[in-house]
Amino acid sequence: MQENRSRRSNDQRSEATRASLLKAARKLFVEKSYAETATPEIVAEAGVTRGALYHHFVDKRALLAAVVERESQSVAGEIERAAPESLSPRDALVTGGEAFLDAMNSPGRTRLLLLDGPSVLGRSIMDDIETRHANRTLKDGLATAIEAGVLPPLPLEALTAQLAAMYDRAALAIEAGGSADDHRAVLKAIIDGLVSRSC
Amino acid sequence: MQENRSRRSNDQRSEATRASLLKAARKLFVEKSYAETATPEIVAEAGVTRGALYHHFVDKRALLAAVVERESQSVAGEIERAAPESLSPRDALVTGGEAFLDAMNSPGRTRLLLLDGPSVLGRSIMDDIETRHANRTLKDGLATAIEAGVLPPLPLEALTAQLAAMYDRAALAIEAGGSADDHRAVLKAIIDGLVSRSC
DNA sequence: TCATAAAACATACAGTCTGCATGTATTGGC
DNA sequence: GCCAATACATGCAGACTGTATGTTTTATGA
Repeated sequence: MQENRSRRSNDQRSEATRASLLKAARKLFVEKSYAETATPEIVAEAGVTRGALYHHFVDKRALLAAVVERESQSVAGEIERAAPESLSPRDALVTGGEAFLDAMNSPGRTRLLLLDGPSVLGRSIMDDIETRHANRTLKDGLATAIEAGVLPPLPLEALTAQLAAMYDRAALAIEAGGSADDHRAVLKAIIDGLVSRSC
Repeated sequence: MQENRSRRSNDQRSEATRASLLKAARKLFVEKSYAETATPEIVAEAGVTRGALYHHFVDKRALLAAVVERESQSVAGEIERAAPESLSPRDALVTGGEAFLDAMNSPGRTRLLLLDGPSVLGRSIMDDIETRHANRTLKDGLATAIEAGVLPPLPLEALTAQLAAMYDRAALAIEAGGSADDHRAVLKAIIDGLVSRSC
């Protein structure tokens, strides 16, 4: 029965400890923030030693980057699943936005993606990560909407960044106890305001 | 000539070292971020010892909070100076927004107010600080605009938070090399979209 | 299949940092 | 001018990060 551990390929070993480290790190980063989580805690939770951590990740920040990357990927997946290509451009935007707020409701995501990520990794790295995942779906949706004439021809990068920022803040505010209805109403009003301007 | 230092009241002493610590901390927090700035560096820059620091501030975070508070106050002051009461509600909003972007262009403010502040102090404390200063001017402007019928009657808290988030992200993006014109255009389009909806 | 190389880890250590406890000097009040 | 209080300085304990070095497990080729 110990065969599983006593005889594995290097790839299997690596993958198992990497996964264990990511899981433990995510849990603690979410519970106590990145800064207040020490590497000895992480490896204890993961059941390995600090040697393994620094073998797989160049430093603690790289571990956070890996956690954030995976989280952003999960969020993007949930959004794409909720807002398929078949929808109209406008409905895809609205539905995608709802899906984003739902996804960010999952505990810890706001801290990872909106607080510690930007502060520790910097906006530049966060932009890279988000462009690979969650923000890509928004940007594509906006581009489609502009081409379809549903939105006025605004600069795509800036429009994506600012709408994303609104959704980010809404997610933070809702988690902090703000009214989800209020925030959704404002988001809807702003999108409708843009849409009506294109007529 | 040494009279200035050899014979001062306690209030003067305290105020001088507090100011010196705040100035040094701001400089280093901006240059290297909060996390990478050590208290020995700060006190060396300020010309005092760590004893003085921990006499005036309960811990390193409290020092950051004081720096952030002062910075937010400065930003609010610049905005209010640029967008006086005499303007029409809509012009006050637009002008105030421009003034905000200009103010945030001052080096380090994005890092202090938009990155390290939220991450280290938390959204809750940051909201308290911003409500006392910069965000108050925006909220007042929005309330006035809604009362005047220039904006539709949206929930004030949520509207303020989300518009502030947009301006925040615009400031970050511009500092990161993004096109200021693009971001201003998007901001203007979104505000105009809201205004036109109220007709 | 055996020896050697190369991963994948484990352990030990050096340097640094934070917060506190204790000590000293300067100022305020009577 | 003396005592208290405030302002600051110094020294110390505990903890943490990253690295260097040691050990074990897997891969490889003859």
